[in-house]
Amino acid sequence: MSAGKLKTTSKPTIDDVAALSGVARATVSRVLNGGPNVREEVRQRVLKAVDKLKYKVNMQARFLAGGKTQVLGLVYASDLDSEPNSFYHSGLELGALRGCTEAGFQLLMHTVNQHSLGKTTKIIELVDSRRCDGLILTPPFSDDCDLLRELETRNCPVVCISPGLAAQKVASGVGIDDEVAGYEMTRYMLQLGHKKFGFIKGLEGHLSAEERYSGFRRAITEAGIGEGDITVMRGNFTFRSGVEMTAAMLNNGQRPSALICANDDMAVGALFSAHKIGLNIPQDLSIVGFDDTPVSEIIWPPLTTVHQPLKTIGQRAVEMIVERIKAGKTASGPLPVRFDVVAHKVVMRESASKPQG
Amino acid sequence: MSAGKLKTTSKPTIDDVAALSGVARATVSRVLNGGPNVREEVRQRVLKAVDKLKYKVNMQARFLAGGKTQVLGLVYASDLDSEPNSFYHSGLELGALRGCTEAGFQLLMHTVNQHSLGKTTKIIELVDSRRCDGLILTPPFSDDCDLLRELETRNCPVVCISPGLAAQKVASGVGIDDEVAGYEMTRYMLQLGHKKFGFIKGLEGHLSAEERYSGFRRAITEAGIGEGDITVMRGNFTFRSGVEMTAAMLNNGQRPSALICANDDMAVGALFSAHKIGLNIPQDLSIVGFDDTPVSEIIWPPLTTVHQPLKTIGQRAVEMIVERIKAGKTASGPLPVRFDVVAHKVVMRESASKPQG
DNA sequence: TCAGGAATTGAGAGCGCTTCCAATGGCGGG
DNA sequence: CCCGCCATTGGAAGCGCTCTCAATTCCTGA
Repeated sequence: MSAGKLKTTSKPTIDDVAALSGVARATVSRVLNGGPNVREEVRQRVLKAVDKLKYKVNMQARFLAGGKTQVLGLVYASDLDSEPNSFYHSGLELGALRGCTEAGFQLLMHTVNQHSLGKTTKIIELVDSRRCDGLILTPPFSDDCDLLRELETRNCPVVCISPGLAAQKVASGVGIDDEVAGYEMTRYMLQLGHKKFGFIKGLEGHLSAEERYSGFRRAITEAGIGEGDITVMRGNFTFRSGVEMTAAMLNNGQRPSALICANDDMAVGALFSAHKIGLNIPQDLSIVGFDDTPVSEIIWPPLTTVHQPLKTIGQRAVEMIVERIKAGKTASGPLPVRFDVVAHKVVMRESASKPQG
Repeated sequence: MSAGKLKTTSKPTIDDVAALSGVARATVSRVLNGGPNVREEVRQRVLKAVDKLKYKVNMQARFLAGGKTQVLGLVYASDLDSEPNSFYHSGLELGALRGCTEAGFQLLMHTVNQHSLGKTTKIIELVDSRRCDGLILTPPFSDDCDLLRELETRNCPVVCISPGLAAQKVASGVGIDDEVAGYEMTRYMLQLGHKKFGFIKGLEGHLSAEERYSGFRRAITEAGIGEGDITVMRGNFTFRSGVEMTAAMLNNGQRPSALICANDDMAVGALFSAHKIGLNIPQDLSIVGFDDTPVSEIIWPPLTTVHQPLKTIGQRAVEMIVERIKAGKTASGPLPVRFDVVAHKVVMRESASKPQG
């Protein structure tokens, strides 16, 4: 030890490694970062010192010096009191986590009460205070064009999960083609022979989910089904709203033979409600949803739904954002905005069948 | 601007604020951190400059200097391929997030493939590389005493979620009293009049879940039920294993009138399996679980189960760890190991009733 | 009016790492 | 044998903030 510093228990620093291996700090840094121009013999010497000291780079310091964090923020809405849409977020999160692991990034979770006043402020602070290099936004934040533009100003790479059409023009995103998904699901029900439909929409403002409804309308119109044969209600994506809207719809005199819900949670609620009043599913009523959350598979009867590959979407989002972060550091300006469509699939299970009679 | 530095587009630093308000950097720091001994007039002047410059503290730098990160790591196991136990983790995460928001911390998610070789290495690297100030461990990591001791060496505050008895001695934790929960649930079934039991255990090594089984045994023994009247199988907490174990158990000649599963996912699987072979639940078979995940409420029939307040547990874990982090910074040595028990509750729904006849 | 102590404020030394730039040493060509 | 060039290596300036310590100012009471 040349530098007569008395080391006690604190963690070894790069200087300790430099001292032990008899080179300058800069050389150790080069070895650590795979830099060029280091003699093999020296490299080995440094590596041995690293090993001996059990030295670990202090990311905190590395990033301060390098101006980055290697952290990605994943933002989702929650009131912190209501139940979250767990499957949806878990799926995305798991995918994002996988992507992060592969790219050497860390994932910082951030929930924002979507009804609070300063909701976007908190998000912006996250990037202003240099806590992450990029942001993944989930609905409904992925539809907030103002927020998106604000983030762009700070040139913070952003990728939106299932943004609506408007947001797709402002920032990059990933998701399925919800309009087509809605269309295909409806076509399927039409083919089964259904003529009277119910549709439970999701929370207003979640644009991508509204697209599902647009697809439904397109198929309905094409099939020449009259306005009198469809009943539309609005829920808020929760199980409870599915229960309530369905109860209301079924008490409403002429009942549909097919009920399409904008997500699985509401479809499960519909199932529950139908069970309560003694309906047999699917004989008396076909019920279908969207998302293919794990519950849809374990519920009885298993739910016919549109599979949305959440994990893939989450992972893809990370890949896109990492790409953007890298591009941002090279001279070649920022990458163009783009939207990646991943494949969805109508999954036929047992909650839908031909209408009775 | 006294310091004739030519500022272009880059973000303002504390020195810019200092210059603009005509005080020293240290004073700005004091104002920012609510330090004492700053004249009100000066404080206002600094605040105005902060506002004018839209200055935001660079956490990166603050933490390098302060030796902390204000980040908590939440570690959970996953193979990244298999479905996660979403409800369980989402609940904990949501609670932890709430706790973090209140305490001014951020939550870093970290999954570790529990079958990989270096599983604990990755966790230790997280703290060695100074990415977080403390760790929240979920099962099965919360039972890994070696890991716990390793972490203690680095004096990294840790709080375990539902650790087993052995781990409770090594590190602090939060959870329900699983043994009592198992006992109470079994007592309830006993009171309903059941005499023949089935029990599906969870993954081996998840000690807290094994405790549920211990409680079951205690109640069974007390009631004088013979060994011949109970059938025990081992699942792995998944829906699928619930389906399979139940199928095996019901095909096995004499069937129990009550089936207790170590978690809800398996209980839902049991429900599914029973439905498949045409059993009426609960008339033909009572099925109960543990956890009270959201599915248990929306499944048909609603599941009788033990409610475990996951969000509370997650939040409590954060509070405990923050307390420990603070204690670590004051002179008064580390806090003693302790285990916080939160209340559970048997939730009676419709999947359990008196045995038929 | 002046000493003594408390309240303020400023200077500057790091935190641990990256990175620019200059210094060193070895080698082929003239 | 000397010059110039390239591969290496070292020195030192930050990154933006916290915090200790000394300097300065402001009030007291005597």
